[in-house]
Amino acid sequence: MHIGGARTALYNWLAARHDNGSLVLRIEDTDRERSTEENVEQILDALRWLELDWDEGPVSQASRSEQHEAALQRLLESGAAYRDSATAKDVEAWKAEHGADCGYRGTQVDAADAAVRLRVPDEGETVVEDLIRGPVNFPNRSYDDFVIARGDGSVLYNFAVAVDDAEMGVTDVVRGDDHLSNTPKQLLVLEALGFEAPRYAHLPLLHGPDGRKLSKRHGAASVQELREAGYLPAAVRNYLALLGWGADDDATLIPTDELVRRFQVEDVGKAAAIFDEKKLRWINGRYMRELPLDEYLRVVAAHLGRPADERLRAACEIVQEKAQTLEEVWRLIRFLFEPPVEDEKAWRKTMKDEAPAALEAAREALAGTDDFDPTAVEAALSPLPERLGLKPGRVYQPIRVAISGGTVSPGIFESLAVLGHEESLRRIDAALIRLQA
RNA sequence: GCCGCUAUCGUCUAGGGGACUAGGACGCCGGAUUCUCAGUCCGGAAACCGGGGUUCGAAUCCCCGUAGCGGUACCA
Repeated sequence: MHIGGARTALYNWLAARHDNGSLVLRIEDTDRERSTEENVEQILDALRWLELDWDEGPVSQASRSEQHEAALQRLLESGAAYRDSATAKDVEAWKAEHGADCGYRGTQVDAADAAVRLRVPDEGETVVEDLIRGPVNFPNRSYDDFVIARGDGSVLYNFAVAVDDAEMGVTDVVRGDDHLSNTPKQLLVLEALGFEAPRYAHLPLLHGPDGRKLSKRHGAASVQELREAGYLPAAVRNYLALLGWGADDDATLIPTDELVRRFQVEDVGKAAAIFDEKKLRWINGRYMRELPLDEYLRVVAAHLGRPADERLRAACEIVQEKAQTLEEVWRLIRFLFEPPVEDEKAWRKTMKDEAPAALEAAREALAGTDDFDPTAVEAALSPLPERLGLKPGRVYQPIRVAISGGTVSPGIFESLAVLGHEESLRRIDAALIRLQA
């Protein structure tokens, strides 16, 4: 599911919850690249992850074909629609003759296999009373008598959604801006059928950092990718809500229940927004830090596909203050579960001069420690800088590189404690051997 | 081409005629803290697209430009 679609779903959900369920809304995600069934599965999956619960999920058009057929017959019988065998070329020719701002008007034919077009008036305007934009006027004259059903009888989108909305009793349609110019067509269908129109709210579109349509090359573009990147659903909800909508008191961190309380579609902005992952990262980091340790352990274990054992719990405890995403958690604690991946640059930079002496001293101090909790480790190591006449960093960094392979890790005392007595000594020994070579 | 939408720091936004010396957040830069990174705390740079109106007064209202975006299918 595209991130833009996810935001639309979120706004729908917030609006419905804000109104205590008195609104009936419909999820609509128009991803042109995918087939409908695959799309629906994917959407449901994304919505589940985002924890946006709906009584009924997206309804596929196929399941409503009877209503469509009935509505179509009605229009044909009343003369509001007619069969016309004009091709795209014919329409083009008609416009060349009548002017580019003139919509196509066809003539009725008898052929049963001709497409069905809806009659659009020449005069007047169709007005979309948009909750976000106010009234938007579209001259009827500029719209073609558009096709509502193919020659084979299957119906087209603008006809189908209009009928669906009416039949399902949809009261509010909250969807992307790309549907604004389609709305008059749906209004025209509704009017011809004598149905009442729902309220519409057209959301500004979401763009990538370059201002163009959001796509894969901008990093995450789908909910699935957000999930893989290690973001928390609650953080994603918070961030997405802020894309196009701002709380009046400038709040940035807004938990979902508060979002429900404060969000109103009317307050959504009109301008397109750009999806900026940096802010999402920051928000996500805040949510991650506020998680109780048990919960933190649970989500980390689930994301990594590892058992939530004591070691992972200990690792979580020392990394929680640092990581902004679940993926970053693994980058920071990986060395506690697997042999260190040696970063050559880190070695060159750190493992020189007094590093061997510092490591020797550290090894000795640690070897003589019975307890191996952070406090004991710190007690063993903290006298070293002064004794060796070195700045603390000159002592601790080599140890860090020795046990983790790189220059970045959680606190050194905590890291050693989680690694354990034996393994810590083993890694320091290995580093010393390598330094001698 | 035609129809339509939009325009405040790099980004998300607040602000809807005087409260604007244009506020907040992310990011960025600097400082403090620390064993690294991150975090935290302080501080800083950074915006009303352009031009005309209306008005005593315009970021705010109107018009024109410009730019971006969307629609314009027997697609959804």
